[in-house]
Amino acid sequence: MPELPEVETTLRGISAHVLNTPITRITIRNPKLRWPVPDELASLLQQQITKITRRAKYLLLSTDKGTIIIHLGMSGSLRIVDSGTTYDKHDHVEFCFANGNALRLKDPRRFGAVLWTNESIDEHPLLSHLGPEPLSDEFNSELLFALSRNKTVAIKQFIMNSKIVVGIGNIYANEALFASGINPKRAVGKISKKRYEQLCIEIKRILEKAISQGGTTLKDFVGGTGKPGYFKQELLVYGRKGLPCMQCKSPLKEIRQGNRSTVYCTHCQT
DNA sequence: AAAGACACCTGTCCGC
DNA sequence: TGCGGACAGGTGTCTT
Repeated sequence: MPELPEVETTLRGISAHVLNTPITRITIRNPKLRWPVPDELASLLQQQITKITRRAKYLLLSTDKGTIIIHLGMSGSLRIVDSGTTYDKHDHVEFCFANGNALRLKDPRRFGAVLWTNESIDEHPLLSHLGPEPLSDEFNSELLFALSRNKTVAIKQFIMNSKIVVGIGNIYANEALFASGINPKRAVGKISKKRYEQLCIEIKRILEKAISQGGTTLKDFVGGTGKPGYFKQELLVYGRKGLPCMQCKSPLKEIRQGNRSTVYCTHCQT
């Protein structure tokens, strides 16, 4: 589920419900996530979450005694429920708060993670080698152009590489390349500055649009039944293999790159 | 050094 | 309707 817009939407949806209220209980129902959920989380009892930020797709919940790092993996979601609400089969970790709210991580595939660190967050091994945020000014065509000279890697894998830029998952890589008219297989060293300018514009535009739409379903993060918003109706290539291109009507092609599906238009993307 | 394969896990969908 | 197999929004790590 979670691409960057959903992680950002999650951050916005949960913040008000868990900030500045003491953590009264931490329940680890299943510690077997991507990495074992550390027992040291217990040191956060009675601490308050003072701020929540996001770096790439990691959510960072700050307290005076360290930071909780949460990643949603492929199938994870965070939800606010009343403390005491019946658990779902896949609710693995729960933080209860003095205000009566509980923050629950549900993750059927368990590719997600809940970690804790005491140290400077930028020095954490998972975060220290990450490229810039896609919505920051630091992510721009000059950067992509400079990093791509004399390289042969395919553009799709390049923009999905978190050392180059973070937060661009499979859906938005496909969509941004279609919007930019760039063939996903094109070698990065053979892409002009001009085309990188367009690509950066489209990446930012699409991510921002998705975030703004996610924002319309914030209420769904509270309570038991809602699902995070999705934007299937906005997607022009992802999941549309064989269907007509929205621009030229020729059937979209699917290939695999780095074990991920790529859908594109052989006419419009060159 | 860089590219590719693989690992982690459950749920869902498709074809027979 | 049932069943096996492919595949899924991520990403760190191991192998070429």
